[in-house]
Amino acid sequence: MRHMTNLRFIDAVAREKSIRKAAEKLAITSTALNRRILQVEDEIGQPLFERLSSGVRLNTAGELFVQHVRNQIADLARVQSQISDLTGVRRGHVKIAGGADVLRFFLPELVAQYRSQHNAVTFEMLRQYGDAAEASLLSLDADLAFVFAPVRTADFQVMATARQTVHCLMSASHPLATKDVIRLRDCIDVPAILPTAKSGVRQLLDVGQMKRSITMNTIIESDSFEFMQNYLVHEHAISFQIPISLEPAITSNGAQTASGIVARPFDIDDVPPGILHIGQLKGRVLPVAAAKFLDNVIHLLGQRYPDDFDQ
Amino acid sequence: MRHMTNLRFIDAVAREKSIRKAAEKLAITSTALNRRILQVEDEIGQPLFERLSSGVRLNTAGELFVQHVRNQIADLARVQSQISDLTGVRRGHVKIAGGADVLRFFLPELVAQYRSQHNAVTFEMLRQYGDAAEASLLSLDADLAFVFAPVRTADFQVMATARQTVHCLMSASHPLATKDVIRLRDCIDVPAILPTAKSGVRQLLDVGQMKRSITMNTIIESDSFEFMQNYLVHEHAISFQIPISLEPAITSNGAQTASGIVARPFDIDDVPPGILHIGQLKGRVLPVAAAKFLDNVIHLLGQRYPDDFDQ
DNA sequence: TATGGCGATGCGTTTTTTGCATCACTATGC
DNA sequence: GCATAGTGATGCAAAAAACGCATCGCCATA
Repeated sequence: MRHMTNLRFIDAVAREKSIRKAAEKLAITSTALNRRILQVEDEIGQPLFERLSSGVRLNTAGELFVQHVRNQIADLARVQSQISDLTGVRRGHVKIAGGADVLRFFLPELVAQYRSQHNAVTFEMLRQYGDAAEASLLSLDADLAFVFAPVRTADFQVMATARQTVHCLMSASHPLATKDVIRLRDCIDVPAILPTAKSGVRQLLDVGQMKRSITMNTIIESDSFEFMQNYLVHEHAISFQIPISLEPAITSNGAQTASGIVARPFDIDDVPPGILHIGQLKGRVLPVAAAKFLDNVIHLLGQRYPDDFDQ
Repeated sequence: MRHMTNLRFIDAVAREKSIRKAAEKLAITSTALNRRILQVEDEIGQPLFERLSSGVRLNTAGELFVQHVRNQIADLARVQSQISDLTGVRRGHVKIAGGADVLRFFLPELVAQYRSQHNAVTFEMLRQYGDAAEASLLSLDADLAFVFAPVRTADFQVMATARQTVHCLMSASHPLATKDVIRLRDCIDVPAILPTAKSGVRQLLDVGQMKRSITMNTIIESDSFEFMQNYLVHEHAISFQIPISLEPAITSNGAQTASGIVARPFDIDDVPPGILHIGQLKGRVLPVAAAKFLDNVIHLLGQRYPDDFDQ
């Protein structure tokens, strides 16, 4: 949209904190970009950027203005989406922020299913944990966020939640695999592979360890579920995940993956279940595509975790 | 603001329902305007206007888009207002819709007081009753509205209310002037001058007449308070107003205007008091100037009608 | 059937935007 | 301490976009 050019340019400069860098990304010369910025500042009546020797930085007025610009951009997208929806063609672009857990199996399945019905809709998946995901909602870089413990409740509108019991992963031949429910004390001295501190699962494990005064024998920390799960094939260690990040069938008792990995739930008195929150920016009207996608998310969660689901 | 030109143009065409007429108002040629519209429609990917032989009309997509445009324009005004506010200069433009009652003494006083402190703020006063005033909020032609009975409660956010007892106006020499409180039956056969059907006072009077099965002797209907009040000098008739539309001192017992008009309250069992609602569009963040003005409105109402005021 | 009002369009002119070269300034490093 | 590499600002000519005029085709109304 032509009339948005100046606004998009300002947004870009604010992100890059440099006119020349932004100009490069926008594929124009820095002088053209510079002059557009000067023009807008002239229209506003005062500067939006501080000029530093290393680039530019938003001043207070700029902060206000850029937030407005991002709202405009997002709202235009929403309107375009609604207009496209009138013609029956569901177009649009959905931006989702979530941890590696939901990005693993849950969202791929869901997005594929959605796109099979509406192939004119495109997606953008951001791998971000809690804080960062919420910040993306605020800066309108994301339409929906999957987070475990929302912090900015004033801006975060919870649209659905799903309770996720932490599971213990191990080789089917591991001694613990005989148990139906794992107690935290069973894990003492067992080599453990823990997710990074930012992840939701790790925070739940830490709560449990604190509560029971147990320290697990951490041999590896990683932010790759792939690594953690595949490592179990080689050493009799344990790893931890929540159902949503596991291959759909694995949680049922007796089931195991092709490489012989099984999952057993923790006793919820030891490790509290995590509440996965699906939310959007409070008060925002989502583009049609994002809203419909959210409907699908809620539907699938309700179907897959009927007991642990809340809307 | 340069980047808004296309949007303002579309808004203008939507209002005028004619490209040529809008072009004239905007002081450009119809061909330039026409081409800008075509360009925007091209960018959107589908027409926003239906072409009629008598001009143009918004289609569904256009309705959506124009609402978005108006939001943009209003939000830009808000941001500019906030930015100006950073420098200490309170600039801005406040648009108010209300009936003739509030426009008479109350708002002139309030606006003058506000402007004496912030003379860079300009005002726009729209004389509109109930429905129309609410519609102006919705189309963002007004920031604040004064209405008696809000209809669209989903969009109308009440910021304050003031209870207004209907008063009876008459010459000081009128027989009814001896009473402290007027009953509706006192008014039978007395020549009465009523406000137009749209006004809040009239609706309250109609409720009272219905309840008591009394029909007043209506000799004149008018939408001019000036006319109604000044007529009383010449004939021993009665007219009706609420305190907010009366010269501030007149409601106290014994007081009268320079031309010898007095006001006496109706018995509230006969004619119910009207609740004046001051409101804004629900969910909207008002420009700084409008928000501050609203504070003043609330303050003055609370001071002048301490018992009948609610926030 | 004539007329007047409407939006659309081709074309030459005017205005705006762009890119290049360059300036002035400031950190950083040798 | 001076060279260097990075930043945003600016004068000027070329390119692009917007504009106004004249005109077309369409439709409702007289």
